[in-house]
Amino acid sequence: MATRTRRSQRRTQALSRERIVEAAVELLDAAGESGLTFRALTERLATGPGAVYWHVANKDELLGAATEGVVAAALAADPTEPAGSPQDGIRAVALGLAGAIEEHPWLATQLAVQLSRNPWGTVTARIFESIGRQVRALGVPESSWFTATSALLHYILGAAGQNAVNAGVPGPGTDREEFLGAVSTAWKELDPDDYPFTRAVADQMREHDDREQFLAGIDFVLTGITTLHPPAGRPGTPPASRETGTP
Amino acid sequence: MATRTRRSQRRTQALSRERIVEAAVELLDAAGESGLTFRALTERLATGPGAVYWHVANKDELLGAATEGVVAAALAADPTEPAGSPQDGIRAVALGLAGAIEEHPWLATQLAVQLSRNPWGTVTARIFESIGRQVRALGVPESSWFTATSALLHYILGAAGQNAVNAGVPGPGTDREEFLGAVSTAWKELDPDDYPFTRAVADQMREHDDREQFLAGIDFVLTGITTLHPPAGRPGTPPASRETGTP
DNA sequence: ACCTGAACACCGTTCAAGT
DNA sequence: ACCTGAACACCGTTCAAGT
Repeated sequence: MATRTRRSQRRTQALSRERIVEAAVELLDAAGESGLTFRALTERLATGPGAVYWHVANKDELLGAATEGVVAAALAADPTEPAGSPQDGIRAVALGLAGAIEEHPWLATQLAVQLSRNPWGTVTARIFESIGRQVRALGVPESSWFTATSALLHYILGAAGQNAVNAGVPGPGTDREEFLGAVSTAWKELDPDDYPFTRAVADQMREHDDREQFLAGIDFVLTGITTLHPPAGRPGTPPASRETGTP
Repeated sequence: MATRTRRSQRRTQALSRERIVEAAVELLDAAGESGLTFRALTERLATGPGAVYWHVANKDELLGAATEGVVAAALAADPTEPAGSPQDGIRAVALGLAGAIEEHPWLATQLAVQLSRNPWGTVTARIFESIGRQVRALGVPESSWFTATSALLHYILGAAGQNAVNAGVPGPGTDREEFLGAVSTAWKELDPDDYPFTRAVADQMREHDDREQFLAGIDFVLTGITTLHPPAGRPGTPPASRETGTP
């Protein structure tokens, strides 16, 4: 969509790093990871590869910039909700990321790649900061800030990464139900000796709701954090649970 | 290492899918993701691309098979420890995977890729089963098995994925300390308005121990699970915490 | 059934040359 | 300073031909 300057038409907008990254995101959204090539990119930008290389070091940097741009947009979103509990704040960050992955399915893989390649880069820092502020608001003692925030970060990224593809399907959920049904059936046909547990939860797997699962996991981590590292200032304060933290 | 049949020497071992996957793992270990090409693979196997394609559909399948093989080996390991608490069992599974990633750094990215591409494939099932058995042993009510196991799976994969690279460095830790020091310094130079929290934990980040962090996160999830879903059979049983679960 | 290896289409990247 | 575009080295994959 948007203003698409097709080939043969001379470029009207000056080339810039931002414009290049924007085009890269569009290509990724439209055709997935394999859709981003320098040939497709230069055609869309009506230029040559040398021009792109003037603004961007290589394809890895381009993918990193695309990832960071999309993550930054996802975390900067919704100034609608003013405050709410810290627990809700963390859920909002997590759901914001999950939403970004739903809009840009390539983000799941790319987030993982960026993370394992550059574990403490700018992408991580952005997410870390968003979660950390809520951890601080939670009253976690300062000495546990890094530990608690890291745990939340890891859970969110792990869960978001896996739930990406099933969420990517359109429609009201028919495709998704079919998919989960197929997996569930496959699980029931696993070797009873090797996979007794997986077979036993095949039905739960079919019926599960991604979003609910995602939030349940966050509640586990939050409960663990507030139980093992209760607020220091107010000694009598009980650990906050899902029930008390949600409106 | 191992028996390396170099080029010009005719193949002595018959070609098979297993032999191909084994060679792929060797190439990945030696030179990383970019080291696995069909040209390097066919040279090492003293054959042509057509022969490889007879046993394997394409490169994606080859990478998937390599990932699954390494994961299976990691989870099948150590029959030395007989039992221990379920908590220790989960820690063993998690540390086993972390160890595999340390031995095969490409596994971190590849695990994420496999997971986001094929969320409920055989690789996931293997890990899921290993964790799930411990969850069952934990006394979690059956209706919560899938939720609890998924949460652990996601945390472990997210954490293992990120900690891969720093763990990849050799030596007694000097390189690693230098790396963490550099990141810590970079964090302190972030914009005070945009990154107050990240700046505040820069020192904790420098001093943190990967393994300790990893286990602390598992304890959060375990505590959350046993708190929110206590064993059904024995109503009075208190939730197991790290202290009681570790010898 | 299993393997050979030349050939194909395509990719990321470079660089001398232009403005 | 910024852009052009031909050229290069390399990649995954195919397929007619062999055994």
